[in-house]
Amino acid sequence: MAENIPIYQQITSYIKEYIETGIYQKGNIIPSEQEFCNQFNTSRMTVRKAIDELVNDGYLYRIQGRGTFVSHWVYRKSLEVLGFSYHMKQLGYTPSSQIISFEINIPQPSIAERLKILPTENVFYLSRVRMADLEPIAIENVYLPEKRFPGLDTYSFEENSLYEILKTKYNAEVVLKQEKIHAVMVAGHDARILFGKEKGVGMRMNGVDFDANMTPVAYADSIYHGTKYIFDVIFR
Amino acid sequence: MAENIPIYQQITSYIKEYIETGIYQKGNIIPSEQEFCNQFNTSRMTVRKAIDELVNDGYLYRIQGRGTFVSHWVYRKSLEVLGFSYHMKQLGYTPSSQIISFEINIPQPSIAERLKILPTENVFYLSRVRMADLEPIAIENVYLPEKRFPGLDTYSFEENSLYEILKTKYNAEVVLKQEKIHAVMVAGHDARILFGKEKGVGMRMNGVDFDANMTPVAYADSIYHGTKYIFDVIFR
DNA sequence: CAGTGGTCTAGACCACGCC
DNA sequence: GCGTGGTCTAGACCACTGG
Repeated sequence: MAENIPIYQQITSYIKEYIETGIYQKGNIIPSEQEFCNQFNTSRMTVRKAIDELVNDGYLYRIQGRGTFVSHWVYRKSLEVLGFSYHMKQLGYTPSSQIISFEINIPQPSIAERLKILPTENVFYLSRVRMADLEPIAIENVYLPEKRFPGLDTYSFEENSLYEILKTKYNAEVVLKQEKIHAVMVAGHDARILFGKEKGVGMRMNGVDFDANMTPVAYADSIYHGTKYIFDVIFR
Repeated sequence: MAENIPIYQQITSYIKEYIETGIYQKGNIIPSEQEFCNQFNTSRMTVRKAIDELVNDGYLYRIQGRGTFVSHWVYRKSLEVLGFSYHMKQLGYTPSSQIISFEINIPQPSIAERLKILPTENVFYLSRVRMADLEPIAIENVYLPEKRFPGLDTYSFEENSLYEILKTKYNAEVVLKQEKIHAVMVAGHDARILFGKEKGVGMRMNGVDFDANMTPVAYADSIYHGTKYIFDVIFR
């Protein structure tokens, strides 16, 4: 029995699994809060905390006086916070990268400011072509503070997920991204890589990644192929 | 005294106001949960519910053992759920619209499906040029089920916010949007409106708006000016 | 009416950060 | 050790939807 996982997390996992396996069907009602209290032998506030979380994440919705229901739309997390590699795998593609450059630099002042470091502190600069099933999908430029990630340059980012390494090796899990997105005309070198010709339409996405303490972890500036990559976003 | 507003909502409003007026500064600690208990003469669970909400919305973050802090970045709600008019006002522009067409149609099957109505049920089709300070920013095409919004065609959408009317007149508040976003080359009629020339780069955004019961309220398909409009999005 | 979710109480013990 | 947030209890009353 001995569980150190909080009860409310056990309940959210339980309900999530039942949704994902289709035991709780889209649009259908799920057991009442009281029933979960009995099943998990816990108090109602604990059950409510579990359900609150799933409502917030968009899995469930409540109607007062009637019950709690499974959301209708196909659930999709904001996959972008989990990085390109994870995202592509979810979509069924094989992600890969081709390193354009990986070096240690003095940052541009605007980038230092976004990373909340001094302009005299070094940053890693990692530039990669991101591919799905060997087709170029995006050009990604990432800047990371050297101080926070000593020895980062000893890893290979051809196959490894940057986010995975930050999380497992440096205990820096990205939980939030603030991004600016707009359409751009891509030309020159970037266009030849992404489109194989001199011009093409792309989407520029640039912003800062934060960890749970709201400390900036990385600044990324990427250009995505306009037609091969479609963002799927949920606004609340 | 007599307040029918829940205590936890009073507390969220209180804290929000203190953040917005700068009394609680970005990155600084706010009073402990116990202090709010005393101040509002309530229990800790109620205070936590209030703070939970603000943490979820990105206003605050907590560090166990230390305290609760105001988020560093400039707070910005997913303004897109509130519609173009509201969004532009927030940014300090004067929004306006020019109606291209407003009619009742049989929907395309794909649109009927997204709105979860029968293909034989009518939809309103509203097409507008959206402007900020009289500059064309986007072309927006919206489809709404006639059954849900009888008499919608009696309103003027030159100045009025569509979302405002849905909310106040039809009790249909949009709380969630699921959108697909990608960059496109705009040409022909649309390009002449947005760019004043034959070609330009734009961002296409199309998706469904849902109310609190997760019932589809509208389907929108819009094209935004690539350089005049920059999406500012927070992913969690 | 009974059953659901919405709000709230007045405590409790634990895990963590800091001094 | 002390104060913070993290989890949890065992009740309570209210507001709403349904039959």
